[in-house]
Amino acid sequence: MSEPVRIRLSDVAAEAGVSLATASKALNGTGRMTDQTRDRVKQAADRLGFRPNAMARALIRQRSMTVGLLTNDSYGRFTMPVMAGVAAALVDEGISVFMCNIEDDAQAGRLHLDAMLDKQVDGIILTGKRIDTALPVDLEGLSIPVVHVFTKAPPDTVSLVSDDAQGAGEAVRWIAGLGRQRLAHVTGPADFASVAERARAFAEVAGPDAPVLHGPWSEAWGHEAVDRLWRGGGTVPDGIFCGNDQIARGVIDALRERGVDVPGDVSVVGFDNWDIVAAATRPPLTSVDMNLKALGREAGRLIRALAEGQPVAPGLRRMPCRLVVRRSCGGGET
Amino acid sequence: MSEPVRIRLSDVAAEAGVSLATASKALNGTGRMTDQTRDRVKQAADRLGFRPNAMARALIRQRSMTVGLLTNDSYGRFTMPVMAGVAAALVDEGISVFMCNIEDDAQAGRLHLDAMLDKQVDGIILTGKRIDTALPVDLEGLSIPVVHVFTKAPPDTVSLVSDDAQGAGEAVRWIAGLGRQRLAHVTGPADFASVAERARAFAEVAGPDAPVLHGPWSEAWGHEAVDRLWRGGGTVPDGIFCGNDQIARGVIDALRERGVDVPGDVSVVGFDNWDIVAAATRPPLTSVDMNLKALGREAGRLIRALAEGQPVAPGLRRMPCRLVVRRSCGGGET
DNA sequence: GTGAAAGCGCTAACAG
DNA sequence: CTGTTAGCGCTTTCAC
Repeated sequence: MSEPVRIRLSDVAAEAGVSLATASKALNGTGRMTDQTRDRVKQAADRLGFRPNAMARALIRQRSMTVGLLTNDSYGRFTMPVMAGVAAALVDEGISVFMCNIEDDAQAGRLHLDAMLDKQVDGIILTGKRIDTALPVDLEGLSIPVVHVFTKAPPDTVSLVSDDAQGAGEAVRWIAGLGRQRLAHVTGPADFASVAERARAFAEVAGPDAPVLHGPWSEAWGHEAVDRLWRGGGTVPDGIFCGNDQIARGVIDALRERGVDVPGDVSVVGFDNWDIVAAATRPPLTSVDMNLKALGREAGRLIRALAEGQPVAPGLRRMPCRLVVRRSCGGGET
Repeated sequence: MSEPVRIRLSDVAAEAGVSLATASKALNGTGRMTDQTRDRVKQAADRLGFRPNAMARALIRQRSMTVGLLTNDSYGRFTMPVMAGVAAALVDEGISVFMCNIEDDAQAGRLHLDAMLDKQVDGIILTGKRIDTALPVDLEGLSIPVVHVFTKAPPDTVSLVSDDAQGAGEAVRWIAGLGRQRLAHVTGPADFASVAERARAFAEVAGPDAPVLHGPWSEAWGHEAVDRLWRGGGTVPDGIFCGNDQIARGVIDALRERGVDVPGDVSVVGFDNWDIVAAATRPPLTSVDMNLKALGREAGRLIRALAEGQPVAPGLRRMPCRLVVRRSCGGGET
């Protein structure tokens, strides 16, 4: 119905009976003038429903109040929470985030990155799905700050990952604290950096002789690993720490099929706290949560600081994980 | 290393030995000039690595070449593919997409929407996770186009959903085509619009007396439904069409636990084709794919057409689903 | 064919 | 304390 006319600052100035410059200063809290004048302008702005044109402002300030988020995690398992955190950390400053999924396509990466750079983004956040491979984007000679989240980053760049070792440590100590003595670790492929980190933390608590089984990140592998562990017929584990929730689910299903009670006979803990999996296992899965949204918030904070020219120490930041206790390991609740 | 100086059009003009105006026209293919001049400018631009400042251009053209995507699907199950489609459809035009997840928080909605409007987005795409509830954002009096995807839309707006009836129909006809005679439908809560659509399509093929069981969207419900169907001891189904993949997984697990062979004794089909679930069921699940990326591409196409002032008929558009055949219903391959 | 000049909506000196 | 003026980087009439 209503004519969708965009109110300009000049309209506000006219309405308040002041000059453009005064109106600008009044609204931005800069300059000096009587409180009365300032209020009058503000009220005029409210009355008219004035919203400053961010584009024009950006042109002058040389800051667009936008950041770009590139990811190769087409699934969104990691990216959605991270980006929620980023957006939450930045919206209060009036910063919006461009997002796009470039899969692992270097050409798409170039294309989307260029589009964002043309839009004068104040910074770029790169998000991935594993910490030991990089996105196929060339950031050479970029004049804006970059923050890496959950992806491989060149040295001396600002980057953020979750603390695999700490998270794994908490999980394994929790199982051990339940009185479990014969621990095993069923995890993903050995060439994943996080797998190594988690395995190291496992060995530190469980001892160097505790079995560590590597395989794919799948439920099927969880099944097979249980078969292997139980096949020998010798001593079997009473606590299994899994490299991710899908493996954990496979492990739990396989144990149930063997008549082994979880958590009665064996405690099982997963990693990722992927609610869709963790809630569907029987019993519900105790798992390590990587606090991805917090990671995102921190990424947002950092990119803003960098964009504002504040000093930020380069290097890898490890953000703490937390254990979410459900019924699969006993001793817990929920 | 290299001074990160942004090349301006004036630099290009100087390099090519022409005026600002000519340089602009040369690069945009507008105006009239000798091909020689045009080439000279283009080469100068290339040489210098000129990238036009989208902000300045937008200020004049009154088009920012950006669109905003708001979602309440924090999980990203629907939104990630949709937004991949949107971005893919628009990147070639140099359009980037702002994205944010507002959960179901009206205040966050207002905040993020305002931030995007301030940035002069050329259009808004709203994405949800079910077609019968709306996002908590007020779009009254907006002067830019809006496209609704997978969410409830007011009448006479442009909106896009997947064709539940068609998808369900294909699935059920497929099962029937395999020779299955006693079909059952295990699905989600009756108050979901898509549940009703799918159930209607099911009844059309399977007959009005074929059982339809409603429950939560969970694996546990799939289990329970099988218990109910088999408890009577009378005639049991030989084909089960499930309302989503999680239910289907529960159904398949429950059948296996009862010693019922899938697909030997019973064919099972899911809905969503959520690869993470469909691939993990034993056997892998035949499921209806909603073509969400295509939905996103179409949304991108529509929002662009609208932004360019092209006529677009308002109303609901149903995009076709397709059946992805795996082993859970027999007769198929993979 | 090419260029000078006006201006998109706003901010920031600098005068008054 | 307030207003005039000069741009931000680009496009686009309109003269030459």
